[in-house]
Amino acid sequence: MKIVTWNVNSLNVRLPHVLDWLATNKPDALCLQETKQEDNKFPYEALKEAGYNAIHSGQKTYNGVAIISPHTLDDLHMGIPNFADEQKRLIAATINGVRIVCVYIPNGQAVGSDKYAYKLSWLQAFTPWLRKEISEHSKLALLGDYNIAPEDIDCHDPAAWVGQVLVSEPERDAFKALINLGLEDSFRLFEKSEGQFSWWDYRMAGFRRNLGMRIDHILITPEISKLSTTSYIDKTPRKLERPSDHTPVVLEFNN
DNA sequence: ATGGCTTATTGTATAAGA
Repeated sequence: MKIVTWNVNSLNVRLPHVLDWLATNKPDALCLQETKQEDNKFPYEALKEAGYNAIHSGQKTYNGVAIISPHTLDDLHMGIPNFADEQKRLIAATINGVRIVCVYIPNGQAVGSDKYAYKLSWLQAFTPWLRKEISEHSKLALLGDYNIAPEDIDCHDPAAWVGQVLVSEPERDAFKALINLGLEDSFRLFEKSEGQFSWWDYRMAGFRRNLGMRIDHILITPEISKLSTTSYIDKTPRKLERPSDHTPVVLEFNN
């Protein structure tokens, strides 16, 4: 089974890239973030013609998450229960017995800002819900744009970023709290080196100079970990005309 | 030098991303 996370930064703009990527890579589950469109604009038809089912939870301008799969999507879930939130950041479904949870964790803007407080409170509410999901699904994968670089090697210049948003201690503690639910950072099961990033700023020729961050992740339960065969970041779409600033992160396992 | 680019908005400058 091949599962993928990709923040597309507007599906309206990026649909051609997504369709090309699907045709070439044939994933079993593709999780998207920042679709930036309401559900009635979501391209269900174009995906169906390409052989894919999809579920979407979106809104105008901001946020929006989707799961795309050639298989049946069961037991759909959207949003964090008992957490009042207008922002569309969580969607989940079961595919071939694997619980697929797709998240767009808040960016946080700047340490100390209202958006930063929202990010931490979102994670505070999300984590116990995920604990319950894990207790009900031994095969679970949490895919998405976490907006957290968990270790210094996941940042192109850790010295310059000390204490900043995406790497601050409370954010990394929240990431560790997810790990402490029994999850593993699947990419690091296979790739230990530095300089491995999933996002590069559009400015400053960030991609060409590899000034990036690894903030898109696939955390998995041990039941998936022991079946995993490879994980990699596919930089191909980042090299296209008008790319998203993020690029797909892939995990493959025997299921 | 705290910018640089890209997206969306009943736009023509602003907000947000990370």
